[in-house]
Amino acid sequence: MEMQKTYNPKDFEDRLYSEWMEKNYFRAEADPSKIPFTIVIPPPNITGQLHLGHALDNTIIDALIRFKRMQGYSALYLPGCDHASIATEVKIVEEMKKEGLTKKDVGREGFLKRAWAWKEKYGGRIVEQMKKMGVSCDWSRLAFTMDENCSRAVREVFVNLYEKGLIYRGDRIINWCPGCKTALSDAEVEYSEDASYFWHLKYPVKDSDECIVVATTRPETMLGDTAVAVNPKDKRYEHMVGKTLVLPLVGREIPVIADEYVDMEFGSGAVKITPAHDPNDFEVGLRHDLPVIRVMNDDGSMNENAGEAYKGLDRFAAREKIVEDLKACGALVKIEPHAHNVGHCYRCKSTVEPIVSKQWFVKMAPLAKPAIDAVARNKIKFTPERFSKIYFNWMEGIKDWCISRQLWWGHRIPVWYCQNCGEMIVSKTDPSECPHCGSRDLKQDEDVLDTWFSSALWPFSTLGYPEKTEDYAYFYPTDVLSCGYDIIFFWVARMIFSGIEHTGKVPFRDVLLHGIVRDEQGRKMSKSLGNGIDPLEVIDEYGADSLRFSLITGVAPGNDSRYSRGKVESARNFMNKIWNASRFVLMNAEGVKIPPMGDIKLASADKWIISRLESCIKEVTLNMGKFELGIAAGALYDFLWSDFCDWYIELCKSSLYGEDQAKKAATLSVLCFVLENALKLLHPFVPFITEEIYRNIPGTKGSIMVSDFPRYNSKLSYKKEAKAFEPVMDVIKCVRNMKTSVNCPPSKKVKLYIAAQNKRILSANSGAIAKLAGASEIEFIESAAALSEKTLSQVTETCTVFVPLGELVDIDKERDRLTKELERVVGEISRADGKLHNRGFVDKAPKNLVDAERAKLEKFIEMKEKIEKQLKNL
RNA sequence: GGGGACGUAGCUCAGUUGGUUAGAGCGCAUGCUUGACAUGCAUGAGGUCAUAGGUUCGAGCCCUACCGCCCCCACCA
Repeated sequence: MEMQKTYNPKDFEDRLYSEWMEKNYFRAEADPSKIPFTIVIPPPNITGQLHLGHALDNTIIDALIRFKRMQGYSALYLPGCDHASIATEVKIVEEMKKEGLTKKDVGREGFLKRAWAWKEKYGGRIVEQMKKMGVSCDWSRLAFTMDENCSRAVREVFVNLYEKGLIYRGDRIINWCPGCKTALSDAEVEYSEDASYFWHLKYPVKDSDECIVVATTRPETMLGDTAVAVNPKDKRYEHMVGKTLVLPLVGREIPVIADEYVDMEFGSGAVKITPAHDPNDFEVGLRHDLPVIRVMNDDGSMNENAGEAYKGLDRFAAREKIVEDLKACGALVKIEPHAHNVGHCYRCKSTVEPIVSKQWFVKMAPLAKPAIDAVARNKIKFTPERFSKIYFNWMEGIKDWCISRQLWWGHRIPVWYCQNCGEMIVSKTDPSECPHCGSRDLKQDEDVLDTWFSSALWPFSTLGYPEKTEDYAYFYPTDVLSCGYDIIFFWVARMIFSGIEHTGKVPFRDVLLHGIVRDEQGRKMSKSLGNGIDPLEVIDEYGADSLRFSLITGVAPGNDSRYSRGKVESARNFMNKIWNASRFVLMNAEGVKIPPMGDIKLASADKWIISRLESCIKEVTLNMGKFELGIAAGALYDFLWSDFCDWYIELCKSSLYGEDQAKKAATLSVLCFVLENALKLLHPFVPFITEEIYRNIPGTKGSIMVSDFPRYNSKLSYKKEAKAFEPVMDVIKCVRNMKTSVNCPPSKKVKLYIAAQNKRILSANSGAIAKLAGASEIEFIESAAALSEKTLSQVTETCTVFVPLGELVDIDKERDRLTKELERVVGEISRADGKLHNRGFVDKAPKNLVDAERAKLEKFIEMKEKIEKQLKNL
């Protein structure tokens, strides 16, 4: 094969992906002879296109899946999308607005038609993007939260929960988004501190000169006040309890009540109670049987209960007018600046209003308990572990989950109301008549379910639940759930309690959380900042492998990371390095009959690289198991670039360019062996380049995707041999160093004298040393005494290397260098000596460490003597 | 109010159960058209591991305190 001089991913990425698809490699079978390994995708919203967060999701998951697949598991990466009820609906409404249309104009049916068209368009686009990333999803199982299976699961679950009494309908205070005109769950509200005010209002006591001062951050809600509460222990207000106040502007008479909820220390110690518009007030209202007066419409405007003066005004306009009016009638005591946490809709950012409303809820306490236990008893493990604490924290304080949404796009609530007798029918299938009165006049609940209600079922609804399908039996429970830590509450926690409740099993054993991909300056990527990065553009410029590698290297689980072009470039450079190293091997291998590794006698350098390879295999495998993908990728980077390219390939050149054909063939055998294994280790991270090269390595068959992942082989670990080889590299480094220190160009050939205890390994590699160090000749001597000419010299752990001084050398410079080196060695000696004179260390530290320290000390003392001799010689 | 991180080279970050002389990438300096690669090669400079104590034979790592920065949750009207 003809390989291009530089790595060009466009030449092969798309081609290889199509081939993988054609050959059906992504397909996971329920094969009883294999062990299943399943990961379901965190389904991207169909609202738009993928961003770098999705790219990270996919890279991590695909790396795990490919790794397991190569290890022989039946590895299923189940892809799909989320209908994203509210988010998508917001988008479609925006889109319609451009055409001058509203939801009302097109009607429910027309709206849903648009929504499905949207899904086709954007869902399809997301699939294409994922393919560009190289992910090995089983596309035959592509799922969607609103497809038939998932919808059936939603109904099954809803009805089961309802029948168990875990779903109920009731009037409660919920978070209302006036922008989206729907209820939200607690999790869907984002709080941010806004500069606001405290308005202190004076409510007069009926038929008296007395009054009570209350403070509020939302003065417009005073129109719905139905009491003022004080603490029962509060002496200041003891006499007021039970009295009647006259609500300013409204004229309604409201009682003064006593309730523990009121904090005597805070403000005036008296609180206006608006049960319809505040969660705490609602509770107080229940305790005291207060009327609930809602003064706001669904769109945030004031309703008829607000009175003629304010009816129809937007809440913020009403606020201003009310403050004006209160001022005018003398009820406004003062205005105080106040930083206040205000809730905003996580989709449209409107200020959320707590409003009393009839909604559907999931009773959380009974579901939370087993979900907490599962993590506490290690049936589910969070990586990093610290997130389990966050999870506990949330689960333990959880409130009932408001699941109904006043939207059209989503799973319609499977509840029907008989228009004849008022019977409520909760059913898995559409009922045709009322079981109570037989009437056929049934009307389905208008609302849809929280989008997260269906995502919570994702690990099993996508596998066939509630049917007992083959897939469900084989692939469920899934193995790893990987996503960003930002959706622990929305998604992970809810999958856990749903899985346990509906399938009787935890939905996955491991939760692997990653951080947020930020921009170069560490800011979150967002539309408003315009700092988002389109993965496709990055892929277009650098290739999918470079993007994948850059996202995964140098990143620890759960930690945020920063995206930068520089990182992708450096990943791309690494790809280029792999490409060229492979090109080198393949070019040299051309036309050569390569013997199997078993048939050749390994040279010392060969054993060294094989040893390095084996420890790399060990490290990669171990770290993949611990989900430390960054460490695994880093180990591969070092192995390939430093060990393989910078050292081994360079060491090989003397035999590759030499006359000995058998030696050349043997070297190529090792080169191919190491390259092949390195590519396999890399494949989970960078699937395309590894596949493209793998096929051209002599002796390989088929696709790397379905090859066996390397296994650590202790017979090939060659620990001793690898250690024995190090002096060769030390000598080379020494000579290079000496040359640089005297500004001698590396290409200048010099004669070397080496005094070594064990010269066998060095002489066996003298060709390589000569080539890599730039030596013209190598002579072994007993000691410096044997030298008649003046030399430059450097001491390594095992030998001393001398280079004739010649006229190149700057003696002062050399003296400085030696003096510095001497200082360092003396420092080491005193450190080691101190350690060894420390009884505690000698007695308590492990023996091998103590011995190592002794050996080190000896070595340093020896080095010191040699350096001193050299200094004298100068 | 409660909880969780982070602070290591100029920048971005690794550092696995405490144990060789604390690492990498980028940047910087110097020198190299060394028959795979300038998307490269070689060599080097650069760190009181935020600060102060403590535990230990031994601390970047464990404990305490403190400073700085960030995030999450809750929310007192």
